[in-house]
Amino acid sequence: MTSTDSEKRPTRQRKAVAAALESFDDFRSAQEIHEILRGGGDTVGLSTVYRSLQALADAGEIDMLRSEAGEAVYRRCSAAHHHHLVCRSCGATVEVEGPAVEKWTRAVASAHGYSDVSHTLEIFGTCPDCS
Amino acid sequence: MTSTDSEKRPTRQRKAVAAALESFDDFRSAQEIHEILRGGGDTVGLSTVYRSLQALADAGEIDMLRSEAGEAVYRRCSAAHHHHLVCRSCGATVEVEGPAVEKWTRAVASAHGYSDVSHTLEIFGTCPDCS
DNA sequence: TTTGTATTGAGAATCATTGTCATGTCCCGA
DNA sequence: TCGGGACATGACAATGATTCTCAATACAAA
Repeated sequence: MTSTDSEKRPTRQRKAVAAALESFDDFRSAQEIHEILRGGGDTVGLSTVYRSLQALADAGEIDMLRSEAGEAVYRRCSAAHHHHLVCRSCGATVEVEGPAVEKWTRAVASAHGYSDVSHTLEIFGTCPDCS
Repeated sequence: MTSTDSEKRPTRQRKAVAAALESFDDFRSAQEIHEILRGGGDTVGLSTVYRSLQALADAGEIDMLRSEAGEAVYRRCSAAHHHHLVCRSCGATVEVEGPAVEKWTRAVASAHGYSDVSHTLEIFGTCPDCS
């Protein structure tokens, strides 16, 4: 087993997608990222954008979550565990940490006998600029 | 102001949807609920199922969340605000409350100037029966 | 260079969800 | 009791994100 075989060929298209992810701070949909690429002169097929984003998300190199409208949105992220405070109007995102929450989820889970615990937590609101 | 005008007519279809929600314990999609109704002999249009579920969710009478596949799934639940501890193996669900978490999310949001705040929090683990 | 394999991308296909609108149903006042 | 009008329904079309298809292409290694 080659184990760490999660590496993919760094094609022009994949590099372009990775680069595009560096150009914004908030969560963007695959279609928006596709637009960014087109606007930047890169020609990358929409299918390829979707595939690249999925690969990156699977590799844990970017964060993927679902907007309240249910569409998948992506963002490059710090490696450490954190959550997001997202503006539901403009998408402005703040990474937040909550040690107390982490502790709480573990406590609740084990109180019910659940093991191997993980959790998802997103906060949505209207940011100062949008209100 | 029409005051507490959030009441809707209790039509046959809406009652049928509400009844169907009593027949299972886990999260089901609108389409699955539509199937349950058909199987039970009730004739309710898919559009109406969607509308009824949305109305119930808006009224806080049922819970709606998105499966990992991104589709909306529904479940009857207690009226109070709560979150879910879900077994990632068998789907067994426990409703949990965390006043401290509620307070924390509000505090974090307002510390960053965000208003009109909501949040999603799900805890996944392996339940005692599955471990 | 050659060959085998992974990758790409344009468009079709899928699938959940929402919109449309003609028809049906119910409430309420006369 | 009757009638008007607002609300509700449902068959179907439309939307929109995502995935699939598959022929053409680019790459790595020999």
